[in-house]
Amino acid sequence: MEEKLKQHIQKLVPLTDDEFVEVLSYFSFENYGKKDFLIRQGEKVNHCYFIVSGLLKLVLMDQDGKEHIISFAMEDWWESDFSAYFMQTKASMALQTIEPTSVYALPLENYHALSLAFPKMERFFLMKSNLGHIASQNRIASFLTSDAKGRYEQLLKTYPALFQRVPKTLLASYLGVSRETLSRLSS
Amino acid sequence: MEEKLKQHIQKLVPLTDDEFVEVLSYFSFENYGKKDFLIRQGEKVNHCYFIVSGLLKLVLMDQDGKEHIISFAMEDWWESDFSAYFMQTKASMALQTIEPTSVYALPLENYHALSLAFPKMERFFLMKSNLGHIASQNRIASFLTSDAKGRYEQLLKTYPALFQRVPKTLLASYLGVSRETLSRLSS
DNA sequence: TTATAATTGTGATGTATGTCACACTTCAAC
DNA sequence: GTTGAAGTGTGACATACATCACAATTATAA
Repeated sequence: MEEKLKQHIQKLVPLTDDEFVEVLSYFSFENYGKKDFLIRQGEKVNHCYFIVSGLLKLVLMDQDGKEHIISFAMEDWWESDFSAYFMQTKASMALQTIEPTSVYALPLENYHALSLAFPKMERFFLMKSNLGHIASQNRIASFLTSDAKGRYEQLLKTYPALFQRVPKTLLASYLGVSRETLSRLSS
Repeated sequence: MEEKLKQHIQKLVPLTDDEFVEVLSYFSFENYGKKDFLIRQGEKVNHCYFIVSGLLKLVLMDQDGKEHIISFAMEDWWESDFSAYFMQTKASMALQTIEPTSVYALPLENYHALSLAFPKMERFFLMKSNLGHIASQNRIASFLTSDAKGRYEQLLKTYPALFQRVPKTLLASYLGVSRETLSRLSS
């Protein structure tokens, strides 16, 4: 499973085997079952996560107790409540598994230490952050330019596998439509 | 006007006067009038911009020729089509002034050179990127959790000045509602 | 100033989507 | 297997919002 992280990093910055062994030592490997919480709304956020396998949701609960999915997180993705992680505040969102999941967890202290020890890792994180920012802007664009049907079709095209892996209720919550409307869109 | 950029950077990373003078040499200062384009959809994106004064919009045009505002950009903000800038692809969005605007422009080569010469500037850009990512996620959250009225009120609370500075049509395009609906919300 | 364009408000009407209700199926635990 | 929970589809109805139309006001430029 180390290979996964290694190859993921090497896609963006070169890294010798020895370097990677040391980089890896900043992380801890963790396993989670189904419906486990990696982050709970309101609690402190100590880690960001690289997902080796599995599937998670980053969810925001509103005042009415309704869940809204900010993002799904799958293999090869980095996820956390980054605002709470970097600013050391309480989580405004929860990060919860949908399927059993394995991750490499990086505490904030180690994030900083790693960036100091390996400038190329800082560059790596910068590129990842940029890509995340861009992905979020695309999602904003989809809300502005498309109606429910359009967003549904985009999602279907981009992540067809999701429709097998997760209940429609969650897809609806991600798309920002009701379960019933989603059901009608797909029929 | 150099002071503006200096203080902005110093908020996140320490910088001596001498260092700043050298950092500044990577930028070029530019002035724009009203409705000028800094980036045109479909063209190459050579710079990202630090906005000293003025106001701009980052806009996406859809197939029907309708404009959608991904973001306003004001004093002390960094803006560009970051996807096109970093990946050296054609712009998918336009960046256009709403008011006369002064910026410091940073070509991509200089961005890389600056990051190499000043590791603290790379750290600065990383923090900025993180903050941008977080801001975008908040915007996504507002689409998921709020209706037009809720988003309108949030915007009014966060940027009351905007309601004086820009035509309602643009605010509507940012909020993702029609001009008419926005007009009804505010009365 | 005068003319022209840009901006704004508001009514009438259509449509997309939400909400509530209920039945049916699939899945998980014991 | 049996049982309860979770997931799904669909009708009836309510509502938020878009669209079209038009008038009135306010900027902008010649």
